[in-house]
Amino acid sequence: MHDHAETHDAAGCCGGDAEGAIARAERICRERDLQFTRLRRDVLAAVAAQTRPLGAYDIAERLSEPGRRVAAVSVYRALDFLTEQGFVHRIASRNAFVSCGHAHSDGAGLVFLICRSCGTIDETTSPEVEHQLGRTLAKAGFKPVSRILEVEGECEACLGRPTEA
Amino acid sequence: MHDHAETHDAAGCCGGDAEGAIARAERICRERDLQFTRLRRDVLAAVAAQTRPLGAYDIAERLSEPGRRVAAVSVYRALDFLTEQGFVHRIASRNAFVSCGHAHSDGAGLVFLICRSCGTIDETTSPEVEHQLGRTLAKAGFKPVSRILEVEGECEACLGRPTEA
DNA sequence: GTCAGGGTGATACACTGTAACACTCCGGCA
DNA sequence: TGCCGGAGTGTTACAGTGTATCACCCTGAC
Repeated sequence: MHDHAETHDAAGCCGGDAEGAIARAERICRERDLQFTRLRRDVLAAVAAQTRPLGAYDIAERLSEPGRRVAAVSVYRALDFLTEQGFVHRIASRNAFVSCGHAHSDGAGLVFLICRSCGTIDETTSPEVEHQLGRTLAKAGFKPVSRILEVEGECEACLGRPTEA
Repeated sequence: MHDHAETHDAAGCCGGDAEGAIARAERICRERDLQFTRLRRDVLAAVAAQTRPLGAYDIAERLSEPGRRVAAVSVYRALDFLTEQGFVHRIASRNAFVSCGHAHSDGAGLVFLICRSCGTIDETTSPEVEHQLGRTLAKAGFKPVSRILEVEGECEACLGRPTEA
């Protein structure tokens, strides 16, 4: 769907490859001796099926069906777990979540690219940005623990076809 | 209160100098032929009196007094105006607002330093980070319109006195 | 005087997120 | 077998964040 390569590790990131993301999460949970329950799997699947971010209530609605009501609060708990493990990321500027296949140790160094035309969220990293940011923080005497870097604009695909919504 | 110089333009930024921030905003509004109404002034004053971010409902509460009830809706409208003009900034990770004395053209290039101990929000810029980020985005074929960069951690002052909350 | 536009007040509502408590399931242990 | 404790989930309630809508007021233009 959005294949400008080389900003990404490989396949399976940021939606579009739900199976891959789930398989990866399942494996990592086994390694870490954590429970990859049905709810957690379903929430991850819902998020991973999208390239645009989903709100918690969206997810709850998608998972609910006749005979199974999934409350938002349950979704939040699952999302807490999934973000802690690095399987999904929270987009602060949207109050929404996207999945991420390549589980970075701690979510450090990520840059989110949010297209305001198609809503797709892409994800990349930049050691150079990280390096300069580290220098800037050191100069300010600030010891970082976590950070968010979200850029809104036009993605490559949408720039190619200017008049499509 | 937090004076590690050189990350800032000068005085009057990020709270602590409400009068300066208000005077500056008033002047700029005159230049731009915009209305700097009482509500907008009061909202800016409330935000500028703090180094930690205020929520819209906090602000509404502070401005309300016997005989004058300020609704959150009104505060939001004032905040919209103030952020558009660059007098205050929204902290996405906190859903809250801080004031900024030096009105950058468009809020570009800012880095927010959020101390998780004392809650103070400091603000700096880094041309090097900006430059590297620009290169990263160009490589991804992404055309940026706006961005947020917020770092959470320990500020210099709190690092100096480790066991104070 | 009328009219239009910007700003504000007020009510209602949608969306986002958390607290608290009860229940189930499962593994360990006497 | 029965008990126990912890993790996960369901449920209700509620707090916090943000927007839609309409009415009203003021001001400046004609």
